[in-house]
Amino acid sequence: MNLKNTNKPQSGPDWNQFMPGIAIDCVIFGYHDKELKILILEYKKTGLFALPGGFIKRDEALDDAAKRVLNERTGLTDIYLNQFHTFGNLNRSDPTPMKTVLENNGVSFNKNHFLLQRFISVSYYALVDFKKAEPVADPLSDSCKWIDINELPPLILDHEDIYQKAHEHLKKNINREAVGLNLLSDTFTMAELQGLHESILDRELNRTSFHRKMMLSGHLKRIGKKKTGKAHRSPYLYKFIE
Amino acid sequence: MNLKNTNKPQSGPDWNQFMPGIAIDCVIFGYHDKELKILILEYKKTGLFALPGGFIKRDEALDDAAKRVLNERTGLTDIYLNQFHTFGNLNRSDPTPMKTVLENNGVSFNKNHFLLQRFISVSYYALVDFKKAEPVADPLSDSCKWIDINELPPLILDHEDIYQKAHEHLKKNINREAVGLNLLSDTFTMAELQGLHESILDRELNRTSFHRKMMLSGHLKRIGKKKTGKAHRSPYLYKFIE
DNA sequence: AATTTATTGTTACACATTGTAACAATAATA
DNA sequence: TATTATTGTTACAATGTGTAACAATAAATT
Repeated sequence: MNLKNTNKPQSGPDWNQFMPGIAIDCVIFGYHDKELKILILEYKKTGLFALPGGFIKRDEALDDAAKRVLNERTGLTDIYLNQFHTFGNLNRSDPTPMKTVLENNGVSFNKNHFLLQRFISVSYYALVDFKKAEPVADPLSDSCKWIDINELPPLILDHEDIYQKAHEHLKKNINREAVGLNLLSDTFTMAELQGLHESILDRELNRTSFHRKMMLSGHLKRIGKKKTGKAHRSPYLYKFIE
Repeated sequence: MNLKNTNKPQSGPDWNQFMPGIAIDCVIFGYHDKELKILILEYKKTGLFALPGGFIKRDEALDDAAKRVLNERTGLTDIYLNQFHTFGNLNRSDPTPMKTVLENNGVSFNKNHFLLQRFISVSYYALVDFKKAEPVADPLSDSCKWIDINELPPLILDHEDIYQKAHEHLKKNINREAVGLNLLSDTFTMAELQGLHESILDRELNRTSFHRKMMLSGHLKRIGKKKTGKAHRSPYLYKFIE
């Protein structure tokens, strides 16, 4: 949310710099230890969890705002970013969770406070290299952490719907997007790439046909062998072309 | 735009009922005479063309606002409607076209007029039955007409980008959506259905494999023969199942 | 040093989907 | 009755995917 510390920490940033009524929410995917994860914020002293989000500056393009929000939470630039849906149901306008957050953090507010209005959320999902991202909490949050998608806590408002829809889009686009290029390290084995696809699709894939499909795609090249130290044939290391 | 006539036609509706900064634009597809068409508004006395659009009431869900906008321009309810992208580039904030529209229609305004602000556009595309729709212009427009997609005039702002992206999404989803169900009359021949698909995809399709694919899809049933009056075998009439 | 074990890479075959061509059916016309 | 144009159907080729079998190999075991 980019609540920069000022002399009056309760008052927050200059909300007037942002367009009213429009928020950006991000579902930021990472992959580690054979598990698909997303970044989740925990608001201080409330036990409330939410997707990382932010607002659009009045002179800032929508996509640039999304990039900025992502950079603020991960420290990364040049992220694979995809706008997938805009949420605008009336159940988004419940000010209760944000009131709790403000109250428990000693922020003074009236009912017209910027954060309490109805927001339409333009939502993006991002694919980032787990090893390169450095999650940063915002001033109202205790933490910004990777959470396994199978262990997500309840999220505020419609953030669970947002996550669900992001995951659906990722599944649908898995063959058009080089998900491995953005979610894996520079080099990887075929088994690692398959594990990633299986985590995203939430089902097992046939090893042989997956191997063949990936090799025929023309996006992979072999760069050597990997010593696993295990008692079996060592796998090739692969890299995405170009 | 729902500019309802009032005692002060220059002042327009109560703009304060709408969320500021967020517009809805609609690409409304119809099919007639073997041509894919969309609805285009022509602003009075300006020669400016635009996609039909509107705004979101403060207590109205986003999708409901889109349905309302569509109903206002076509008289139709229960329309196949699909949110496909939200546009927010800075090139959307050029107030010039709307200033021209207001000036040429004798509407008094200052530079803070509701219609002159920067808008983020949540865009939808719709598929409607050409025969059932009754296009209605809005108070600032001379006409709301079906225009062949191959004969579109230049559109204001980024409306051509919006149309392009809508068409791309329609192409991509042509096999998931029953496009014929929404764009054709109740009954149709296989050649008519193929013609529709060819118009959407902008390429010729193989007759035999198209026929087979449609029949195997399980979505079609035959309901009789059509007398064409032509010197050849008469085609079956088909209907979408349920 | 030979054998065993586990995983990876490759090949072969079955099956489904799609592209293509040929042919049969048929409604009106010549 | 033969011709014409279009539709419906069938056969076969080409391609993509699921499945199983087998070969390769790096380390552990004997």
